[in-house]
Amino acid sequence: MAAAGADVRQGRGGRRRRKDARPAEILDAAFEAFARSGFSGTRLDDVAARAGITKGTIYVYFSGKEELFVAAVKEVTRPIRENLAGLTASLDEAASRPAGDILREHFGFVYGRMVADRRGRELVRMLLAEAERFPELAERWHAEVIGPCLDGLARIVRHGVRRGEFRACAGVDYPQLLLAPVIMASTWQSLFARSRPIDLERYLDGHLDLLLAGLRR
Amino acid sequence: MAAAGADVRQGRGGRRRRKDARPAEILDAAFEAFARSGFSGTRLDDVAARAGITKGTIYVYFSGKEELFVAAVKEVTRPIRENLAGLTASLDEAASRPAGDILREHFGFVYGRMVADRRGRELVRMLLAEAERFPELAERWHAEVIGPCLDGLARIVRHGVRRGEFRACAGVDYPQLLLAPVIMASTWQSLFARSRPIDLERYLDGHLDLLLAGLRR
Amino acid sequence: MAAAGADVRQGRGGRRRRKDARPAEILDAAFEAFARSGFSGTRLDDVAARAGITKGTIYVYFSGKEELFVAAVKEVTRPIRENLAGLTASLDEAASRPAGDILREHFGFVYGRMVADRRGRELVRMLLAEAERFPELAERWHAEVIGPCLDGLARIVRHGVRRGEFRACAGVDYPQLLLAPVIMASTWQSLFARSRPIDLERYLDGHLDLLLAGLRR
Amino acid sequence: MAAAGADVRQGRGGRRRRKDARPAEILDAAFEAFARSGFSGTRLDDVAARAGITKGTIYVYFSGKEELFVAAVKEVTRPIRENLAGLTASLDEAASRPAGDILREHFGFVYGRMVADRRGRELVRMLLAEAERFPELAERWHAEVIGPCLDGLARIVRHGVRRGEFRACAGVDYPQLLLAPVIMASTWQSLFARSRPIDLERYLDGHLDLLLAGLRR
DNA sequence: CATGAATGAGGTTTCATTCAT
DNA sequence: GATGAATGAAACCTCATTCAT
Repeated sequence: MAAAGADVRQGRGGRRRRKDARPAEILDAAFEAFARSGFSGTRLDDVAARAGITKGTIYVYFSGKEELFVAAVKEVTRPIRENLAGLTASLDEAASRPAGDILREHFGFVYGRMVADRRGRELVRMLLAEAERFPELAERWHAEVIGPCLDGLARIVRHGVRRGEFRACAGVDYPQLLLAPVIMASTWQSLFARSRPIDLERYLDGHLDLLLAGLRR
Repeated sequence: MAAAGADVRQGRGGRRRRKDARPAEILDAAFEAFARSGFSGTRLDDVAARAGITKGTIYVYFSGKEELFVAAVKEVTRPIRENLAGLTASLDEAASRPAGDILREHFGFVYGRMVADRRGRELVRMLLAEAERFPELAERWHAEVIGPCLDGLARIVRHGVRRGEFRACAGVDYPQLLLAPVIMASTWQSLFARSRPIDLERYLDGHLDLLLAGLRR
Repeated sequence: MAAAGADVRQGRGGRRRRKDARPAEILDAAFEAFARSGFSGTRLDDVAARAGITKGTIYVYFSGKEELFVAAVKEVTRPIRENLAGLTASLDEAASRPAGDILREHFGFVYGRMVADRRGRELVRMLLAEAERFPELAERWHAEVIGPCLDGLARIVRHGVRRGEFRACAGVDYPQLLLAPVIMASTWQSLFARSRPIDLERYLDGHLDLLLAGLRR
Repeated sequence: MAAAGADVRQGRGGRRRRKDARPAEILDAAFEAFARSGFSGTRLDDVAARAGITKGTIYVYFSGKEELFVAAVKEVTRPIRENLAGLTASLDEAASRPAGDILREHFGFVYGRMVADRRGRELVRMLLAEAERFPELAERWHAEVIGPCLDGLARIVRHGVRRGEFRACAGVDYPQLLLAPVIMASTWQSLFARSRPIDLERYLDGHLDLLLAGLRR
């Protein structure tokens, strides 16, 4: 029952635990809180309580609420950005495969990141909610996530057109049309998951079925 | 002593302008402010200033900030709801027309309401942003706007299937897939209209082209 | 015992007293507090308590602590500035009188303002103490009070020289030398009034005696 | 195991540089900081940064902010006090010289300490600023610096009177009148040195000229 | 009905102080 | 001796709400 060799014990009140783990813990707690209540609605007390520290400690690592928010968003976006790079690279290599297959794979990744993952969903919702106050974050999100994602989709469609697989259609100019069901599912789950959840697997199948049928010649 | 029956008296200095227009003016101002800054981020001072009144006056008509928010959202939703009723009715009458045409018409209305209209866009964004704090509003929005809209789409698709025009496909079970580009365009314009606006006409054409191609047998 | 016709009665808790007297009351209380504890050392709670209001009310009239400080200083400086104008004017008229008499009169005013008056003393001390944080105030103080005062002294000395009453001496180039005993007395009283107060009348006599003897040919 | 008696060991990385110089370095930094921002306005972080140490180290040598302030002031006052003793002694020896010469010499020292030296100027200003919070410091300053200084001046004047050189005048009862230009110059340079500096040499000449003319029979 | 001065709870932020290392 | 992460009390400031007028 007793944990032998607990990695870090602490004196009274929990001081001095793990210096370098702190920022990440705080960012975690902050994202959680901001996602739940929005920027203005979140109290730093809540963030601190969630992180198991006191309010003052936040200021040891971040200069204020806004910086904390930005850092929290960046932190959550980071793994997405990192994966995206790999995905883009794989697009080049897989140039000879059927565009439909690539598209299917691509969406597997995107749904996983933006819909299935709670964090991803909350990120999407938060960026929508706070875009007015943090336009630079929305801009970053576009530049680093949404933009590359759309570019990838457009490239796949063009690839399909070149292979004679797809029609030349709006998918090239407005890849948003292809991505739309992802955003829809993401926000839908945010709003209605409790009462009317989407069965994501069937939804994705339906999405691909409808989309590929629409793209094919 | 008795007022001479005139329904719109002009008190001293222009006060008491349109006695019963007040609440509507306040709701207008409130929606504007809430849309810009979110619920927590909006100050009643701002609402009052926008409405050309003082903070105290808000409390003459509304019991507090939350009630004001709910009322403002309901007010903006009202015209949409009213139009929706007509649209649903027309679906029944137009039962013999090609499903594609009906779909096209339907989307004309939906884009007009949710994307082209600034108010509609802001409503979508606001509901996404504040759903956590006002779940009953999200619920209402679903019950009165999104739900009927999706039902309408599903009915149209079923109608097309019955007429042998469309395939039996995910459009019936997940009409969200059909509506998704609308939500996408709405939020896109909210976030990126300034730097990367969508040409809505071409987007809508592309949407319908891709969608109908996907639905047709 | 009961005050009949008290000028302003109030509801519970003292709300709504005298709208236009408020700012002045607050400035009074603020100056008092700032003079006692300095800018950083003063808590707005104290100011509020002194003024018989709550902290929030300060922000109805002033945008923050710094603005309050500046306003309080300006308010206290105002009567001095106003009197100075009159004094300067009188210098022109009294051009034919002995310079010694004019000097005596001038110092009567200056001592009254900067030494005898508690407010004046505190002002001098405060400006010295906070000059680093509010350089623009020190600048104003020079431009509007100290500068004119020194100019007046220099003019009087020149007048005396022209009349053959005074020697041409440093008093023209460095009227600070003439004013110095005033500043000395002011700060002295601030620091040591309790244990070693200066008898201001005798001090002033001594000052004039020594000064006139030094200036005369 | 035992340290080999070397009094200044060089630990790892340059720490423990001058073991017993530490406190003095901290006091230096502290005075600098307090002079700039006042007691309340100074953060121990700043003091630490200036001293090239961390905040915690301050508490190794001082029990808190107030003690640090007092110690810093005492430290800066120390050389003045030490010199004063010598000056007083010399007054006795030089009893046969002309009082005017002694006065001139005396002021040379005083100006050097309180006006020309930045530290001295800052000390004067700081004591004025913080006298309310640290009355015991003001008292000490009087007892150990200002008082002896004034006494010295009074003695010189009396000496001059005895020698028939000076008039019996206010300089005996109020030697502050003689010292005043020093305080004036000190605070003036603190406030206005940047925009309107005093040429100290000429100012001192003017001071002595005016003063001696005023004192002589 | 409308006002706006006043409130006070509650938020963000600062910083002297502590203490395990 | 020295550190610096952590604290928490207390400061500044905001703003929804109240209420006498």
